[in-house]
Formats: sequence, C-alpha cells, structure tokens
Amino acid sequence: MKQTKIRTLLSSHNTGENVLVKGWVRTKRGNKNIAFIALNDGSTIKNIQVVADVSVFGENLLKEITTGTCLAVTGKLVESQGQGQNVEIAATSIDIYGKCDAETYPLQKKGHSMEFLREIAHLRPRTNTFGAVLRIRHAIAFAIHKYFNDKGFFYLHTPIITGSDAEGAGEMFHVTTLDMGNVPRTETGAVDFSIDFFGKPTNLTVSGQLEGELGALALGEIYTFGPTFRAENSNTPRHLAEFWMIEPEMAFYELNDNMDLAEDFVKYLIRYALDNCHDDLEFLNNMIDKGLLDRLRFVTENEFVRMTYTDAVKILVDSAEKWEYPVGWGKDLQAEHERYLVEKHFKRPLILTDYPKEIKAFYMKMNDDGKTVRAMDVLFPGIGEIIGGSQREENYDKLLQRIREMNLPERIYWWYLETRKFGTAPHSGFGLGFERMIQFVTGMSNIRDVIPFPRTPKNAEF
RNA sequence: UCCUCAGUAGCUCAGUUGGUUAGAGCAACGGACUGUUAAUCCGUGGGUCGUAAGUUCGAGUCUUACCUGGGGAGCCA
Repeated sequence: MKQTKIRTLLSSHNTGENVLVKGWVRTKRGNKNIAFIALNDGSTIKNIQVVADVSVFGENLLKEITTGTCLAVTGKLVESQGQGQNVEIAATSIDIYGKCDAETYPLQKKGHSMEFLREIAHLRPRTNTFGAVLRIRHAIAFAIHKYFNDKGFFYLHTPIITGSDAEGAGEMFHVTTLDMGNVPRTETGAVDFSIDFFGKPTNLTVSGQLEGELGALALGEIYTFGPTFRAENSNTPRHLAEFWMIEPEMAFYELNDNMDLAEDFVKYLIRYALDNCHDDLEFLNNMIDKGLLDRLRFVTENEFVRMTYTDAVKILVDSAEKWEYPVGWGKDLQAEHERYLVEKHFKRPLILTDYPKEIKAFYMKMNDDGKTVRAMDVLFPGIGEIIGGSQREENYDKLLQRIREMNLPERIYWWYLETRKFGTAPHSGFGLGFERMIQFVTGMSNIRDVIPFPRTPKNAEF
C-alpha cells in the first residue's frame, strides 16, 4: 500500500478507506484496553490520532511505542469518537521502524526552552515550533522564486568564493588550501598566496551584489538568493555568521522604482505566508507571539512611510526622547533612533532615503547636493533594518572618485568599473536578509531559531 | 568586542546573614483507570551544584580567572 501524508488524510472525507501512514510518535495516552497515539510525519503541524486496541496488539508492542518512536501504521480511516479531531486511524497493523528510548530521548511532551533546543539542533525539527518555522521558511523561499520568476527576473548564481570584498567592510572568512601548520612565506615574510589554490587570497562572499550588477547590466532584471558569510564577532539575536540573502538588481530602475519593488516584494512574501501557512502561523500566533497575525495583516494592508534621512533626523531632534547616542545630521542612526521612528512615531514600516555619503558604501549614486547618496533602508518593527539598498553610481568618473576617496583597493574593482565604461546604465538594487524576513513572519525573537543549523561565534556543532 | 544577568536532577527553577542529610514541578519508571486530547490519580528512582584556584573550622552560597548561555550595545542583513 502507498503511504498517505497526514496533511492529506486530515482533510480527507473518505472514511472507511484503508490507509498507510508513516511518522514519529508525539504522545501516547491510554489505559489497559486502548491506546491513543498522536503521530506526526512533518507534512503538517497537526497529528493524526492512531487508535490501537490492546487486545489486538498486546501490551508488549504498545510498551515499545514511546515519544519519538518511528512507526508505519495501516488501518481504517474513521470518524473520531472523541473531541479534537474529525478523523482518526483504527489501526490494523503497526510496524516499528525505530524505537526511541524514553529515558534518554531529550524531547518531552511538554515545552522546552529555545536555548535548550539549540543544543539539540539535530532533534529540534521534530518539535511543533521548529516544524512550523521550517515549513514557513520553505514557503517563503518558494515565494521568492515565484515572485521574481512571475515578474521576468532571472535567478543569477553569483560566486560563493570570491577574491573581492564587496563593500570594503566586514570581516571575511578566508578560503585556502595552504597547510595551516606550515604556511609558505615570501622573502619579506608575508604569506605566499601565489602557491595557494587560486593563486591569490580568497574569501567566502559577504554579498553577491557586485556580480549581481554585472548580471543586471546584461539581463535587465536579476536576483540572487544564496548563502552569505560574515566573520564578525556579532553576538545578537539578529546576526548569523552564515545567512541567506536575496539581492535583486535592476537595470533602468531609479531609487523610487527600487522602493516600489522592495515594498511590493516583502508584502507579497507576507501575503503568501498568510495564504499558504495558515496552520503553522496560527500555532506560532498562539504559542510564540500573540500579536503575530495582526502584525502581518497590518503590514500587508498599509503603505510604508517614505522619508529622507534629513527629515528623519529632524523628527528625532524635535522629539522629547532622551537618547543614549546623540542625534544630528551626519551621524548614523542608532538602533534606538530607528526603533523610535518605526515603533513609536510612525508605528509602521519605514523607508529612509538619501543618507549622507560618509556613512554609506562607495557604490551608491551621489545626489546633486554632493552630500547625500541615493540609499534606502527599509526598517521593520522588532527587526530593525530588513532591507538595505540604493541606486548605484553609474558614472565612471564619480565612481572612481569615491573608490579613491575611501581608500579602497582600486585594482580589484577593475571589472566592476568597466561596466561603467562600456554601455553604462542607471540601475538599482537591494538586499533582503532572508532570516530576518523569516523572523518577522514567524515572530521568532532569535535569528538562531529560524535557520536549521545556525552558525554563530563558537558554534558550528551540527 | 563592550555592558549586564545567569549556569543546581533529563527539562524549568527554588535554595535564607556561609552551617552539617540539596528541594519542587514536569519528564522517566512502577501501578490504577473502558475513548484519551500537553489525559488524570497513587507511588519510585534520579545530583562531581559550569570548570579551576582561593578565603574559611566549614562553600551550592564569598573572591578571582576561564568556559558556556540569555538580554542590551556596536557592526550589519
């Protein structure tokens, strides 16, 4: 007989049908005569109830069925006599694939702390919370590809290993095949990378943007969606050393087009989750974050506020708040400032634009004032900066001037500069932190709990 | 990396001004119960108090260093 997924069975009306399900035991209850086994196969957050007669299966077999045990159950799909579920399986045979020693199995019927579950990341996907998060993570990933594909964007695969530093900022992980116990040296004592695998120093990418621009200046509209690596010693609930990023890059888009796309994109993703992940979101709304569903609906139904950095600074200066960090034009906005604007002043997502050039990356397009650049940051409640983007500087001379002003290694950007020499075009793009998006959609407060196997300082166990 | 809080049973925690035999709830295990819903009820076992040093007659409790984790900050997505 062919296996049926529990998700399918729970919405089935074909009672009387013989079915086969396979999954893991969540709980077992019962008495001398009858056992109730809640079985979950990961297809949905809901379990199917398997009803087993002790007289048919014997106490010995049922004794072996404990929380975590993997089973194959055949039986008849019947209307449930009890409350809490419409259908259940009256078991006719039960095969145990894998027993699960109840004394040492770390997952119990009751809830666990997120901190404890991180220590057993190999088993935590079996919990309701992580099952829900991982299904939603999948759904959003799928929605990202669907959104861009439907709009005619092309998925561009930018390299993971790179010889350039995309923004001149941020520590990078080195990639090498040199013998770390016996590092070759040049005559001057420097590491001799000429005999390394690539013949030069290489790193794991911190962003696919620069290569993404090359794609946009040929294919029109592209996006990247891949892992990104930052060797920063960041210990916060919003940072990972390995995270996934989506970076659309569009020829002929100016900053307003870029903002329109960013807003439409994130609203699409949230709406997709609301439309396709109802059971999981409802669980998270009940167990993790009571305001989750209301917040998701609010974001999809309301326009994001758009305002310049300069106007935002005015609001902050005029407010009665006491700041730990001073506010003033030219200073970068601190977390407390962003939080005030998003959560107290506007109470909705906010897009800030036209930041001072000094606090932004070299590739952003200079405004006519010569002081600000065409940057945009999308700020979300609870998350902070979820998107950072800009219109790119398409003028060769201005771009070169910025590289020199910021003392960046001009030589390694030769191919990037050539795009401005050969048929340059106005273009824009942005980066969305995938895990931060999942945090917002799931209500999970720590980014380590929205990726299966988080990579953070001192943690690469699984 | 900085600030701050924490680390005691499988899990979540309590443990008094330092005091002699370390506590609870849940889980597990044994039993009871004719359909349960995180079942319920009765009972049982379970501890190198994060690691190392120090102070003291005596340290879970005080001191120092280190390790690990949470929260906040910085960096950013």
